Amino acid sequence: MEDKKRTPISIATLQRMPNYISYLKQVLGEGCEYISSVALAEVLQITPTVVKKDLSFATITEGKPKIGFYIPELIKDLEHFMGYDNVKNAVIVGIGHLGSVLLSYPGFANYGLNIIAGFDKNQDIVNTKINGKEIMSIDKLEEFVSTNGIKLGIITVPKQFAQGVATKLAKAGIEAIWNFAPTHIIVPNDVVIKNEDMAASLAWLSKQLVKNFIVKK
Amino acid sequence: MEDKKRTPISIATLQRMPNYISYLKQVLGEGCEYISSVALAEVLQITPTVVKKDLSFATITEGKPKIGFYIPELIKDLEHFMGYDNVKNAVIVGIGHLGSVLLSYPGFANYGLNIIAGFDKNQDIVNTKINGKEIMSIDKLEEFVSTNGIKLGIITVPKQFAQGVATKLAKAGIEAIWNFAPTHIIVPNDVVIKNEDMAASLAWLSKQLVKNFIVKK
DNA sequence: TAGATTGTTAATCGATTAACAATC
DNA sequence: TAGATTGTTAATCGATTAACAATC
Repeated sequence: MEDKKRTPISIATLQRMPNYISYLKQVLGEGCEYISSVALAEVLQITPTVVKKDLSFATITEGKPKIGFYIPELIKDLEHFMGYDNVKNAVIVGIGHLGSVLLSYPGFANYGLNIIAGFDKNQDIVNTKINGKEIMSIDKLEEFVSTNGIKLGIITVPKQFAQGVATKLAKAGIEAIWNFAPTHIIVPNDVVIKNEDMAASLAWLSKQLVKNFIVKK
Repeated sequence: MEDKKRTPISIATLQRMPNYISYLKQVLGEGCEYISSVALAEVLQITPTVVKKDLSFATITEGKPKIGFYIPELIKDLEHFMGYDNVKNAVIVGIGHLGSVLLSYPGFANYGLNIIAGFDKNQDIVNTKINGKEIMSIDKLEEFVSTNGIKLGIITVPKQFAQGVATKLAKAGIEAIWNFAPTHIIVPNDVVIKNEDMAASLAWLSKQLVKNFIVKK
Protein backbone atom coordinates (compact mmCIF):
# COMPACT_ATOMS: atom_id res chain seq x y z
CA MET A 1 0.00 0.00 0.00
CA GLU A 2 3.00 2.26 0.12
CA ASP A 3 4.26 1.42 -3.34
CA LYS A 4 2.77 2.74 -6.49
CA LYS A 5 2.05 -0.45 -8.38
CA ARG A 6 0.66 -3.89 -7.78
CA THR A 7 1.29 -5.35 -11.20
CA PRO A 8 2.97 -8.73 -10.91
CA ILE A 9 6.67 -8.47 -11.55
CA SER A 10 8.61 -11.19 -13.34
CA ILE A 11 11.55 -12.96 -11.76
CA ALA A 12 13.64 -11.91 -14.75
CA THR A 13 12.98 -8.25 -13.99
CA LEU A 14 13.69 -8.78 -10.32
CA GLN A 15 17.02 -10.39 -11.00
CA ARG A 16 18.13 -7.58 -13.24
CA MET A 17 17.54 -5.02 -10.50
CA PRO A 18 20.81 -5.71 -8.63
CA ASN A 19 22.69 -5.24 -11.89
CA TYR A 20 21.18 -1.82 -12.37
CA ILE A 21 21.97 -0.81 -8.81
CA SER A 22 25.52 -2.09 -9.00
CA TYR A 23 26.31 -0.35 -12.25
CA LEU A 24 24.58 2.87 -11.24
CA LYS A 25 26.67 3.05 -8.07
CA GLN A 26 29.76 2.57 -10.15
CA VAL A 27 29.02 5.41 -12.57
CA LEU A 28 27.84 7.63 -9.74
CA GLY A 29 31.26 7.12 -8.19
CA GLU A 30 32.76 8.21 -11.48
CA GLY A 31 30.92 11.49 -11.21
CA CYS A 32 27.97 10.91 -13.55
CA GLU A 33 24.68 12.54 -12.65
CA TYR A 34 22.26 11.33 -15.30
CA ILE A 35 21.94 8.16 -17.32
CA SER A 36 19.63 7.09 -20.13
CA SER A 37 17.99 3.71 -20.56
CA VAL A 38 19.95 3.40 -23.80
CA ALA A 39 23.27 3.73 -22.00
CA LEU A 40 22.21 1.30 -19.26
CA ALA A 41 21.02 -1.19 -21.82
CA GLU A 42 24.26 -1.09 -23.75
CA VAL A 43 26.44 -1.79 -20.73
CA LEU A 44 24.25 -4.58 -19.38
CA GLN A 45 23.75 -6.01 -22.86
CA ILE A 46 19.99 -5.89 -22.91
CA THR A 47 17.57 -3.68 -24.85
CA PRO A 48 16.52 -0.17 -23.81
CA THR A 49 12.89 -1.26 -23.74
CA VAL A 50 13.65 -3.87 -21.11
CA VAL A 51 15.45 -1.27 -19.03
CA LYS A 52 12.61 1.20 -19.27
CA LYS A 53 10.04 -1.39 -18.35
CA ASP A 54 12.09 -2.73 -15.46
CA LEU A 55 12.75 0.71 -14.04
CA SER A 56 9.10 1.68 -14.35
CA PHE A 57 8.32 -0.85 -11.62
CA ALA A 58 10.59 0.80 -9.12
CA THR A 59 10.79 4.47 -9.94
CA ILE A 60 8.77 7.09 -8.16
CA THR A 61 10.55 9.98 -9.82
CA GLU A 62 10.34 9.98 -13.59
CA GLY A 63 13.11 10.10 -16.13
CA LYS A 64 13.47 13.22 -18.23
CA PRO A 65 13.17 12.97 -22.00
CA LYS A 66 16.45 13.71 -23.76
CA ILE A 67 18.39 13.51 -20.48
CA GLY A 68 17.50 10.27 -18.73
CA PHE A 69 17.35 9.43 -15.05
CA TYR A 70 18.91 11.28 -12.14
CA ILE A 71 21.22 8.60 -10.81
CA PRO A 72 21.12 9.22 -7.03
CA GLU A 73 17.34 9.25 -7.05
CA LEU A 74 17.21 6.18 -9.27
CA ILE A 75 19.49 4.21 -6.96
CA LYS A 76 17.39 5.20 -3.98
CA ASP A 77 14.17 4.13 -5.70
CA LEU A 78 15.64 0.81 -6.80
CA GLU A 79 17.09 0.05 -3.38
CA HIS A 80 13.84 0.84 -1.69
CA PHE A 81 11.93 -1.24 -4.18
CA MET A 82 14.26 -4.17 -3.59
CA GLY A 83 13.98 -3.82 0.16
CA TYR A 84 17.67 -3.21 0.59
CA ASP A 85 16.89 -0.38 2.99
CA ASN A 86 15.01 -2.86 5.16
CA VAL A 87 17.28 -4.88 7.46
CA LYS A 88 16.63 -8.60 7.33
CA ASN A 89 18.22 -10.62 10.11
CA ALA A 90 19.50 -14.05 9.19
CA VAL A 91 21.29 -17.04 10.66
CA ILE A 92 23.62 -19.40 8.90
CA VAL A 93 23.78 -23.11 9.66
CA GLY A 94 26.93 -25.08 8.90
CA ILE A 95 30.17 -23.22 9.52
CA GLY A 96 32.52 -25.08 7.21
CA HIS A 97 34.56 -23.41 4.51
CA LEU A 98 31.64 -21.94 2.62
CA GLY A 99 29.75 -20.99 5.78
CA SER A 100 32.78 -19.08 7.04
CA VAL A 101 33.09 -17.23 3.76
CA LEU A 102 29.47 -16.11 3.88
CA LEU A 103 29.66 -15.21 7.56
CA SER A 104 32.64 -12.97 6.85
CA TYR A 105 31.36 -11.40 3.66
CA PRO A 106 30.79 -7.68 4.23
CA GLY A 107 28.91 -7.18 0.96
CA PHE A 108 25.61 -8.52 2.24
CA ALA A 109 24.99 -5.29 4.12
CA ASN A 110 24.43 -3.63 0.73
CA TYR A 111 21.38 -5.80 0.34
CA GLY A 112 20.02 -5.22 3.82
CA LEU A 113 21.09 -8.70 4.84
CA ASN A 114 22.48 -9.02 8.35
CA ILE A 115 23.75 -12.42 9.43
CA ILE A 116 23.65 -12.26 13.20
CA ALA A 117 24.87 -15.70 14.21
CA GLY A 118 26.21 -19.01 12.94
CA PHE A 119 25.28 -22.51 14.05
CA ASP A 120 27.24 -25.74 13.89
CA LYS A 121 27.26 -29.11 15.59
CA ASN A 122 31.05 -29.19 15.95
CA GLN A 123 31.64 -28.35 19.62
CA ASP A 124 35.22 -27.29 18.85
CA ILE A 125 34.03 -24.15 17.13
CA VAL A 126 30.90 -23.53 19.20
CA ASN A 127 31.34 -20.36 21.29
CA THR A 128 34.09 -19.06 19.05
CA LYS A 129 33.52 -16.04 16.82
CA ILE A 130 34.00 -15.36 13.14
CA ASN A 131 33.97 -11.78 11.95
CA GLY A 132 32.59 -10.82 15.38
CA LYS A 133 29.67 -13.20 15.00
CA GLU A 134 29.09 -15.93 17.50
CA ILE A 135 29.00 -19.61 16.51
CA MET A 136 26.36 -21.38 18.56
CA SER A 137 25.45 -25.00 19.03
CA ILE A 138 22.98 -26.39 16.56
CA ASP A 139 20.86 -27.43 19.57
CA LYS A 140 20.04 -23.80 20.16
CA LEU A 141 18.98 -23.08 16.59
CA GLU A 142 15.23 -23.38 16.93
CA GLU A 143 15.01 -21.38 20.12
CA PHE A 144 17.23 -18.65 18.75
CA VAL A 145 15.26 -18.33 15.54
CA SER A 146 11.89 -18.10 17.22
CA THR A 147 12.85 -15.82 20.11
CA ASN A 148 14.73 -13.43 17.83
CA GLY A 149 12.18 -13.48 15.03
CA ILE A 150 14.75 -14.43 12.42
CA LYS A 151 13.27 -14.37 8.93
CA LEU A 152 15.98 -15.94 6.81
CA GLY A 153 18.04 -19.08 7.30
CA ILE A 154 21.09 -19.86 5.20
CA ILE A 155 22.02 -23.52 4.86
CA THR A 156 25.65 -24.46 4.23
CA VAL A 157 25.77 -27.93 5.78
CA PRO A 158 26.77 -31.10 3.86
CA LYS A 159 23.92 -32.24 1.67
CA GLN A 160 22.87 -35.20 3.80
CA PHE A 161 22.01 -32.84 6.67
CA ALA A 162 20.33 -30.11 4.65
CA GLN A 163 16.79 -31.47 4.83
CA GLY A 164 16.98 -31.90 8.61
CA VAL A 165 18.17 -28.34 9.11
CA ALA A 166 15.48 -27.01 6.79
CA THR A 167 12.80 -28.84 8.74
CA LYS A 168 14.09 -27.40 12.01
CA LEU A 169 14.14 -23.90 10.58
CA ALA A 170 10.63 -24.25 9.25
CA LYS A 171 9.36 -25.46 12.62
CA ALA A 172 10.99 -22.50 14.31
CA GLY A 173 9.00 -20.17 12.09
CA ILE A 174 11.57 -19.06 9.53
CA GLU A 175 10.11 -17.29 6.48
CA ALA A 176 12.74 -18.05 3.87
CA ILE A 177 15.64 -20.40 3.28
CA TRP A 178 18.69 -19.83 1.13
CA ASN A 179 20.11 -23.26 0.42
CA PHE A 180 23.72 -23.74 -0.65
CA ALA A 181 23.72 -27.50 -0.12
CA PRO A 182 23.65 -29.24 -3.50
CA THR A 183 20.43 -31.12 -2.89
CA HIS A 184 16.71 -30.74 -3.28
CA ILE A 185 14.92 -29.68 -0.09
CA ILE A 186 11.23 -29.86 0.72
CA VAL A 187 9.66 -27.28 3.00
CA PRO A 188 6.10 -26.29 3.93
CA ASN A 189 4.34 -24.00 1.49
CA ASP A 190 4.60 -20.94 3.66
CA VAL A 191 8.41 -21.07 3.63
CA VAL A 192 10.05 -19.72 0.49
CA ILE A 193 13.18 -21.45 -0.67
CA LYS A 194 15.96 -20.38 -2.97
CA ASN A 195 18.54 -22.89 -4.06
CA GLU A 196 21.89 -21.33 -4.85
CA ASP A 197 22.33 -23.67 -7.67
CA MET A 198 25.91 -23.79 -8.87
CA ALA A 199 25.12 -26.98 -10.72
CA ALA A 200 22.66 -25.07 -12.86
CA SER A 201 25.26 -22.46 -13.72
CA LEU A 202 27.76 -25.15 -14.51
CA ALA A 203 25.17 -26.85 -16.69
CA TRP A 204 25.02 -23.88 -18.96
CA LEU A 205 28.79 -23.40 -19.05
CA SER A 206 29.41 -27.06 -19.65
CA LYS A 207 27.04 -27.05 -22.58
CA GLN A 208 28.74 -24.01 -24.05
CA LEU A 209 32.12 -25.72 -23.84
CA VAL A 210 31.02 -29.02 -25.24
CA LYS A 211 28.91 -27.40 -27.93
CA ASN A 212 27.40 -30.56 -29.26
CA PHE A 213 24.03 -28.91 -29.09
CA ILE A 214 22.44 -25.58 -29.80
CA VAL A 215 21.55 -23.51 -26.81
CA LYS A 216 19.13 -20.65 -27.27
CA LYS A 217 20.18 -17.02 -26.99
CA MET B 1 26.71 -34.62 -35.37
CA GLU B 2 26.79 -37.37 -32.83
CA ASP B 3 23.67 -36.33 -31.00
CA LYS B 4 20.23 -37.03 -32.26
CA LYS B 5 18.70 -33.58 -32.26
CA ARG B 6 19.61 -30.08 -33.23
CA THR B 7 16.52 -28.34 -31.96
CA PRO B 8 17.45 -25.32 -29.88
CA ILE B 9 17.20 -26.06 -26.20
CA SER B 10 16.06 -23.49 -23.69
CA ILE B 11 18.20 -22.39 -20.77
CA ALA B 12 15.35 -23.36 -18.47
CA THR B 13 15.51 -26.94 -19.71
CA LEU B 14 19.27 -26.99 -19.43
CA GLN B 15 19.20 -25.82 -15.85
CA ARG B 16 16.74 -28.48 -14.83
CA MET B 17 19.02 -31.23 -16.13
CA PRO B 18 21.32 -31.28 -13.08
CA ASN B 19 18.27 -31.63 -10.86
CA TYR B 20 17.14 -34.71 -12.74
CA ILE B 21 20.60 -36.25 -12.58
CA SER B 22 21.00 -35.51 -8.89
CA TYR B 23 17.64 -36.96 -7.93
CA LEU B 24 18.00 -39.97 -10.21
CA LYS B 25 21.32 -40.84 -8.61
CA GLN B 26 19.68 -40.60 -5.21
CA VAL B 27 16.83 -42.98 -6.01
CA LEU B 28 19.19 -45.30 -7.87
CA GLY B 29 21.17 -45.55 -4.64
CA GLU B 30 17.95 -46.43 -2.86
CA GLY B 31 17.53 -49.39 -5.17
CA CYS B 32 14.98 -48.10 -7.66
CA GLU B 33 15.28 -49.29 -11.25
CA TYR B 34 12.57 -47.41 -13.10
CA ILE B 35 10.98 -44.01 -12.70
CA SER B 36 8.11 -42.27 -14.46
CA SER B 37 7.96 -38.65 -15.54
CA VAL B 38 5.04 -38.27 -13.14
CA ALA B 39 7.18 -39.32 -10.17
CA LEU B 40 10.08 -37.10 -11.24
CA ALA B 41 7.75 -34.16 -11.72
CA GLU B 42 6.21 -34.53 -8.29
CA VAL B 43 9.55 -34.54 -6.47
CA LEU B 44 10.99 -31.62 -8.40
CA GLN B 45 7.71 -29.72 -8.23
CA ILE B 46 7.21 -29.26 -11.92
CA THR B 47 4.70 -30.82 -14.35
CA PRO B 48 5.12 -34.23 -16.01
CA THR B 49 4.92 -32.63 -19.44
CA VAL B 50 7.95 -30.50 -18.70
CA VAL B 51 9.85 -33.56 -17.55
CA LYS B 52 8.95 -35.54 -20.67
CA LYS B 53 9.91 -32.70 -22.95
CA ASP B 54 13.17 -32.05 -21.14
CA LEU B 55 14.18 -35.68 -21.14
CA SER B 56 13.32 -36.04 -24.82
CA PHE B 57 16.27 -33.78 -25.62
CA ALA B 58 18.76 -36.04 -23.94
CA THR B 59 17.46 -39.58 -24.13
CA ILE B 60 18.62 -42.02 -26.73
CA THR B 61 16.79 -44.94 -25.19
CA GLU B 62 13.08 -44.43 -24.86
CA GLY B 63 10.87 -44.67 -21.83
CA LYS B 64 8.46 -47.56 -21.63
CA PRO B 65 4.75 -46.81 -21.39
CA LYS B 66 3.30 -47.90 -18.05
CA ILE B 67 6.77 -48.36 -16.55
CA GLY B 68 8.81 -45.24 -17.19
CA PHE B 69 12.52 -44.81 -17.70
CA TYR B 70 15.30 -47.23 -16.82
CA ILE B 71 17.24 -45.13 -14.34
CA PRO B 72 20.85 -46.18 -15.04
CA GLU B 73 20.40 -45.61 -18.75
CA LEU B 74 18.62 -42.32 -18.16
CA ILE B 75 21.44 -41.02 -15.96
CA LYS B 76 23.99 -42.03 -18.57
CA ASP B 77 22.07 -40.28 -21.33
CA LEU B 78 21.62 -37.11 -19.30
CA GLU B 79 25.25 -37.00 -18.21
CA HIS B 80 26.42 -37.49 -21.74
CA PHE B 81 24.05 -34.86 -22.99
CA MET B 82 25.31 -32.41 -20.40
CA GLY B 83 28.91 -33.18 -21.24
CA TYR B 84 29.68 -34.40 -17.73
CA ASP B 85 31.53 -37.35 -19.20
CA ASN B 86 33.79 -34.92 -21.00
CA VAL B 87 36.59 -33.58 -18.80
CA LYS B 88 36.94 -29.82 -18.92
CA ASN B 89 40.14 -28.45 -17.47
CA ALA B 90 39.89 -25.16 -15.62
CA VAL B 91 41.97 -22.70 -13.69
CA ILE B 92 40.85 -20.49 -10.84
CA VAL B 93 42.14 -16.99 -10.30
CA GLY B 94 42.04 -15.43 -6.83
CA ILE B 95 42.77 -17.81 -4.00
CA GLY B 96 41.06 -16.06 -1.12
CA HIS B 97 38.38 -17.66 1.01
CA LEU B 98 35.98 -18.42 -1.79
CA GLY B 99 38.71 -19.47 -4.20
CA SER B 100 40.03 -21.95 -1.63
CA VAL B 101 36.57 -23.39 -1.14
CA LEU B 102 36.10 -23.96 -4.85
CA LEU B 103 39.60 -25.33 -5.29
CA SER B 104 38.92 -27.89 -2.56
CA TYR B 105 35.41 -28.84 -3.59
CA PRO B 106 35.36 -32.47 -4.71
CA GLY B 107 31.86 -32.27 -6.19
CA PHE B 108 32.95 -30.61 -9.43
CA ALA B 109 34.26 -33.92 -10.71
CA ASN B 110 30.62 -35.03 -11.03
CA TYR B 111 30.20 -32.39 -13.68
CA GLY B 112 33.38 -33.20 -15.58
CA LEU B 113 35.03 -30.09 -14.21
CA ASN B 114 38.67 -30.43 -13.26
CA ILE B 115 40.37 -27.43 -11.71
CA ILE B 116 44.05 -28.05 -12.34
CA ALA B 117 45.67 -24.98 -10.81
CA GLY B 118 45.06 -21.79 -8.91
CA PHE B 119 46.54 -18.34 -9.50
CA ASP B 120 47.09 -15.46 -7.11
CA LYS B 121 49.22 -12.38 -6.86
CA ASN B 122 50.04 -12.89 -3.19
CA GLN B 123 53.60 -14.26 -3.20
CA ASP B 124 53.08 -15.75 0.28
CA ILE B 125 50.81 -18.43 -1.10
CA VAL B 126 52.39 -18.84 -4.52
CA ASN B 127 54.03 -22.27 -4.80
CA THR B 128 51.96 -23.70 -1.96
CA LYS B 129 49.29 -26.29 -2.62
CA ILE B 130 45.62 -26.56 -1.75
CA ASN B 131 43.93 -29.90 -2.11
CA GLY B 132 46.99 -31.08 -4.04
CA LYS B 133 46.64 -28.27 -6.53
CA GLU B 134 49.42 -25.80 -7.07
CA ILE B 135 48.97 -22.08 -6.56
CA MET B 136 50.93 -20.19 -9.18
CA SER B 137 51.81 -16.55 -9.66
CA ILE B 138 49.30 -14.50 -11.58
CA ASP B 139 52.16 -13.56 -13.91
CA LYS B 140 52.13 -17.06 -15.29
CA LEU B 141 48.41 -17.16 -15.94
CA GLU B 142 48.35 -16.35 -19.63
CA GLU B 143 51.18 -18.67 -20.54
CA PHE B 144 49.68 -21.52 -18.54
CA VAL B 145 46.24 -21.13 -20.10
CA SER B 146 47.49 -21.06 -23.65
CA THR B 147 50.10 -23.79 -23.41
CA ASN B 148 47.73 -26.13 -21.58
CA GLY B 149 44.70 -25.33 -23.70
CA ILE B 150 42.55 -24.49 -20.69
CA LYS B 151 38.95 -23.89 -21.68
CA LEU B 152 37.41 -22.49 -18.52
CA GLY B 153 38.58 -19.77 -16.16
CA ILE B 154 37.00 -19.20 -12.76
CA ILE B 155 37.29 -15.71 -11.33
CA THR B 156 37.23 -15.24 -7.55
CA VAL B 157 39.26 -12.06 -7.19
CA PRO B 158 37.96 -8.87 -5.53
CA LYS B 159 35.66 -7.03 -7.88
CA GLN B 160 38.05 -4.24 -8.81
CA PHE B 161 40.42 -6.80 -10.35
CA ALA B 162 37.84 -8.95 -12.09
CA GLN B 163 37.83 -7.13 -15.41
CA GLY B 164 41.60 -7.22 -15.69
CA VAL B 165 41.72 -10.94 -15.04
CA ALA B 166 38.93 -11.55 -17.55
CA THR B 167 40.80 -9.61 -20.21
CA LYS B 168 43.95 -11.62 -19.57
CA LEU B 169 42.05 -14.89 -19.78
CA ALA B 170 40.38 -13.84 -23.01
CA LYS B 171 43.72 -12.89 -24.55
CA ALA B 172 45.15 -16.25 -23.58
CA GLY B 173 42.41 -17.95 -25.53
CA ILE B 174 40.03 -19.10 -22.80
CA GLU B 175 36.61 -20.24 -24.06
CA ALA B 176 34.46 -19.56 -21.04
CA ILE B 177 34.56 -17.60 -17.79
CA TRP B 178 32.71 -18.34 -14.57
CA ASN B 179 32.69 -15.10 -12.64
CA PHE B 180 32.12 -15.05 -8.88
CA ALA B 181 33.19 -11.42 -8.44
CA PRO B 182 30.10 -9.27 -7.83
CA THR B 183 30.60 -7.04 -10.83
CA HIS B 184 29.75 -6.80 -14.48
CA ILE B 185 32.51 -7.98 -16.81
CA ILE B 186 32.90 -7.34 -20.53
CA VAL B 187 34.59 -9.93 -22.72
CA PRO B 188 34.95 -10.49 -26.48
CA ASN B 189 31.99 -12.14 -28.18
CA ASP B 190 33.71 -15.47 -28.60
CA VAL B 191 34.15 -15.91 -24.84
CA VAL B 192 31.06 -17.08 -23.00
CA ILE B 193 30.53 -15.71 -19.53
CA LYS B 194 28.44 -16.88 -16.62
CA ASN B 195 28.04 -14.66 -13.62
CA GLU B 196 27.43 -16.59 -10.43
CA ASP B 197 25.06 -14.02 -9.30
CA MET B 198 24.32 -14.25 -5.61
CA ALA B 199 22.89 -10.77 -5.73
CA ALA B 200 20.21 -12.02 -8.12
CA SER B 201 19.29 -14.84 -5.76
CA LEU B 202 19.20 -12.44 -2.87
CA ALA B 203 17.03 -10.12 -4.92
CA TRP B 204 14.33 -12.71 -5.11
CA LEU B 205 14.61 -13.70 -1.47
CA SER B 206 14.65 -10.13 -0.32
CA LYS B 207 11.49 -9.40 -2.26
CA GLN B 208 9.80 -12.42 -0.76
CA LEU B 209 10.66 -11.27 2.74
CA VAL B 210 9.66 -7.67 2.28
CA LYS B 211 6.50 -8.56 0.36
CA ASN B 212 5.53 -5.05 -0.55
CA PHE B 213 5.05 -6.20 -4.10
CA ILE B 214 3.66 -9.15 -5.97
CA VAL B 215 6.19 -11.49 -7.52
CA LYS B 216 4.98 -13.88 -10.17
CA LYS B 217 4.79 -17.60 -9.56
C1' DT C 1 12.30 23.96 -33.82
C1' DA C 2 14.49 19.38 -34.31
C1' DG C 3 16.01 15.51 -32.15
C1' DA C 4 16.63 12.45 -28.41
C1' DT C 5 14.56 10.02 -24.88
C1' DT C 6 10.65 8.64 -21.97
C1' DG C 7 6.67 5.68 -20.90
C1' DT C 8 3.25 2.74 -22.71
C1' DT C 9 0.53 0.14 -25.90
C1' DA C 10 0.38 -3.46 -29.49
C1' DA C 11 2.78 -7.31 -31.90
C1' DT C 12 5.81 -11.00 -31.71
C1' DC C 13 8.13 -14.68 -29.99
C1' DG C 14 8.95 -18.60 -27.16
C1' DA C 15 8.04 -21.50 -23.19
C1' DT C 16 4.75 -23.91 -20.62
C1' DT C 17 0.55 -26.41 -20.40
C1' DA C 18 -3.13 -29.23 -22.10
C1' DA C 19 -4.79 -32.76 -25.01
C1' DC C 20 -4.40 -37.08 -27.16
C1' DA C 21 -2.97 -40.99 -30.14
C1' DA C 22 0.36 -44.76 -29.63
C1' DT C 23 2.01 -48.39 -26.84
C1' DC C 24 3.18 -51.75 -23.44
C1' DT D 1 -8.34 -56.31 -22.37
C1' DA D 2 -8.03 -52.07 -19.48
C1' DG D 3 -5.24 -48.71 -17.69
C1' DA D 4 -1.08 -46.19 -17.13
C1' DT D 5 2.45 -43.84 -19.24
C1' DT D 6 5.04 -42.22 -23.23
C1' DG D 7 6.04 -38.82 -26.90
C1' DT D 8 4.25 -35.20 -29.60
C1' DT D 9 1.17 -31.83 -31.49
C1' DA D 10 -1.90 -27.82 -30.65
C1' DA D 11 -3.46 -24.13 -27.41
C1' DT D 12 -2.37 -20.99 -23.97
C1' DC D 13 0.12 -17.96 -21.44
C1' DG D 14 3.62 -14.62 -20.48
C1' DA D 15 7.85 -12.16 -21.50
C1' DT D 16 10.34 -9.64 -24.78
C1' DT D 17 10.45 -6.63 -28.62
C1' DA D 18 8.81 -3.12 -31.70
C1' DA D 19 6.31 0.96 -32.50
C1' DC D 20 4.95 5.44 -31.34
C1' DA D 21 2.81 9.51 -29.07
C1' DA D 22 4.30 12.69 -25.45
C1' DT D 23 7.83 15.65 -23.78
C1' DC D 24 11.88 18.29 -22.76
